[in-house]
Amino acid sequence: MYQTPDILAERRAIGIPARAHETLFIKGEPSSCLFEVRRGVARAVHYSAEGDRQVMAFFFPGDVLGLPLTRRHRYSAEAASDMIFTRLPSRDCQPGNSFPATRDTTVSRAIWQEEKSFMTRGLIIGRVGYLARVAAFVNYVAKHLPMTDETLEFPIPRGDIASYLATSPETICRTLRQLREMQIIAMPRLDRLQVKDPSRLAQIAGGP
Amino acid sequence: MYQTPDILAERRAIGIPARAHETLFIKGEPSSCLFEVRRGVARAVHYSAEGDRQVMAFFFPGDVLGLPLTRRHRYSAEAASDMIFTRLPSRDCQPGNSFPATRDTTVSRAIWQEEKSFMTRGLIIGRVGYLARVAAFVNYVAKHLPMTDETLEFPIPRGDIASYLATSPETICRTLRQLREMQIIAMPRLDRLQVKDPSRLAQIAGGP
DNA sequence: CGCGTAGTTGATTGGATTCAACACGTGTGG
DNA sequence: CCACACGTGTTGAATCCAATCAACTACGCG
Repeated sequence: MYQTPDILAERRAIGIPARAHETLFIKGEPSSCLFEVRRGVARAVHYSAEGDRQVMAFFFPGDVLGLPLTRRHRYSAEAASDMIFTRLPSRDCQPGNSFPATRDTTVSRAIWQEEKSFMTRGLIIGRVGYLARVAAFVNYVAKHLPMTDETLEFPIPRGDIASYLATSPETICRTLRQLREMQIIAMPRLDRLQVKDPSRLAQIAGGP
Repeated sequence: MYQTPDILAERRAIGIPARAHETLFIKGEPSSCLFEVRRGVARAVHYSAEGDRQVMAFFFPGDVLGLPLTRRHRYSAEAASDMIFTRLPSRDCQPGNSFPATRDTTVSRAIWQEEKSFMTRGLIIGRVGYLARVAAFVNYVAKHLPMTDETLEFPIPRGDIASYLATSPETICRTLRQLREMQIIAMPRLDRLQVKDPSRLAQIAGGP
């Protein structure tokens, strides 16, 4: 539907809503604008020829995705939960960012953030044992999720976690239960998370 | 030892040799120059607090690593095999590369290449079953390794492959043998690789 | 020739996958 | 308001696959 520029500007300010499962952009599309997550969680996904799906990364409030390093998007992005995001025209990348200015400018930090999101997945599934993987995952997302009343908003479906960690939803469920029984985390609701014992969590997670 | 500028210039032209295991740069160091692989294979590694090591990515001839998106290196890099590389001062990034010129310039392609190397690991270990993972790995490296006499140079130690694929060296060995027995690959020597049946290899690898 | 490292192979054990059934919440229609 | 279906999440039980430990081989180097 048609939107006047004024409404677009307002939406950019207040944010555009998206329902879970909604597509933000598709791999191969010309990348005309960036996306910044305001609320909720977005996911980068990869579809194989056989239709298998892999969740490659999650993006949290404050993260930027869809950076135009190439003319076309290099992965597809969808809303993992209900979310609010903003679009930024690509040219907003430009102001005052000549390259080796690439050091610590906003844009280079956004690029680095995006790259780090993908690196992190490798580091997390690189661990042995699913307790360690899930612990590392919880430890990771806990640092990026918004908190309300001592509790983290944790709107990521189990299936997405499973795909991200290269396991089955059953294993995710069991392992989360295990962490609950160990009193390391608590989940007052399906989409709420409390880290009770950060140091033990980090210890089980092992790595960095 | 001290090097005159002339020798440095020459080395940049002809390439600097490094033995397997040699460190190229260390995570946290100020990143003063980039590295371009000429021959051999480099690896990005991550060391955890407990001393566990993970190979996060491989870099092949033509790849550039150590891009200065931040002031300091974001991972450590080592020679996975004997190799030849060149150093490029960071300011070589500069010429004519203002940012959204980031689209398809040499530098942005290098950044994208580096990011892709890390994404690829996630996609490969995201598969289920070690036959699929190893097949995907072989399929991946085969596209990047130099060929001599119909045969690919494959100088990557088994331990590195194991760490990259989040498995044990034993499993790598067994799975490679399996691929050999299926007539999909051949390995005339430990460090040589022939892909006999690319289509079946891709089929077993599953995804893209 | 002995030593050390990297690679290979075998046998056992443990842990993850799989399949099936069940629980729960939501939305729809009677 | 209840009945029902559907999607998502959870639990249980059997199977199978990969990790582990150990022994053995191959190779390079002093």
